[in-house]
Amino acid sequence: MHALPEADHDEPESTRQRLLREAAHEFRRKGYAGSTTREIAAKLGLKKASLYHHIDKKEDLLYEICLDCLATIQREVERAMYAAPTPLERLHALVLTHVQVGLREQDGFATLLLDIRYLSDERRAKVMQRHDAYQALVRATISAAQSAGVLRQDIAPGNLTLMLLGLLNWSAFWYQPAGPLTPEALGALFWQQFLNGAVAPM
Amino acid sequence: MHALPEADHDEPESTRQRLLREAAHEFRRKGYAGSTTREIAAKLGLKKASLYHHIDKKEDLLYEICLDCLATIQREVERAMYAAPTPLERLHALVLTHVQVGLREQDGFATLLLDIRYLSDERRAKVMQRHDAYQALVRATISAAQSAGVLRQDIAPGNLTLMLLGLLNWSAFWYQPAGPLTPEALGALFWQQFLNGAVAPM
DNA sequence: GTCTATATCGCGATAGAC
DNA sequence: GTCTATCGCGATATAGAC
Repeated sequence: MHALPEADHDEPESTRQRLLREAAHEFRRKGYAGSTTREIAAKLGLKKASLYHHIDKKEDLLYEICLDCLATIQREVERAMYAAPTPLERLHALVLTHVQVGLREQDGFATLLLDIRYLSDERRAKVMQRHDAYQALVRATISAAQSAGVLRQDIAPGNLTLMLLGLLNWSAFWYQPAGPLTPEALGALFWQQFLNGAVAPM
Repeated sequence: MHALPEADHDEPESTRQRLLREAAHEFRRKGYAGSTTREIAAKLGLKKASLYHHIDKKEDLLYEICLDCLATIQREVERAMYAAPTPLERLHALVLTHVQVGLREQDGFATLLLDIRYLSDERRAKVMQRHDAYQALVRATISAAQSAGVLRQDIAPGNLTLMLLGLLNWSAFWYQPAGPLTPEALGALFWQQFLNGAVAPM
């Protein structure tokens, strides 16, 4: 289906990787259904027919973008959490890494969030399954922090999860790399807001 | 362009209103570009050609859904805020009303957030202008609460605005009316979280 | 691995009767 | 205000040479 990424040597990017990258860029700007294989091919300096040497169908691009993006976030978040010793620090690592990866892969991430509805039923279910698995990780991390007594327990962990993901994911829609905020600064802001809220300290 | 809504007598819904309602429903599920005039017409018990008695182009549907939705939210939020005497209560009214209207008009609201990119440049600019005007209202309300000393002042009002809107708007994507949470309960949850955060009380 | 040329199809939109 | 019939276009995808 899609090969494991080769170890990151400094090999030149494969045509397939460039294809996925340009497609994600195009999808975020114009939407999956509003993007044409012509334009994507043109971005690579190819004619549209040449794409079909690398993929079977246009939908393959969307499917692999979604799966790749989820896999990358999950992998990097898990790795960051692994190094954190306490439940609160694990959640902190999750928040910072989620924002950092989500904005580094902003095209793919926004495409995942916006265009999942254009996948076939079968593929959409597959992507949702991975998404739910990741969301379960977030929820378990929040739940552990509640059990440790560092997060309030009067809000169900599932609800805290949805609110946290809203806070974090929304940035994929409006964030502009040229703006004043780095992903790191934004992650710090989200963490501050999620934990302590907006009320004035007394 | 689009007539003012007639006063809400108990008149039967006009074909035009049904059309906008069904179109928004279809757009949320399948996306604007993934929805066909055929299917929308079929939902109304019409043939596709009959739609063109009510609109000029398919895009008109998207445009009016977006404008209607923004106008409704702005109108209802302003009305709710008008009755609130303090800056904090004004922000509270904004949050509760935004959530309530956003979920009552969930199809249109999700369409606005997801499918604005499919509008022509000119119309997208018009919708963005109205969106920015509403966002300015949110920001001014937050800023006033900061000046009154009830919200923390170490986070710029623009950043608090983006975080609040992420928290609120995300619900348009996952909220299910059949679920356990009413819009009112969800609004209360968001308010609690936005103000006080998730940290355990000491 | 990329090209030219083409097949095929479904879409939005129109014409004109009723 | 809705219908039947049809147009015309641009999209994905394929065939086969290079």
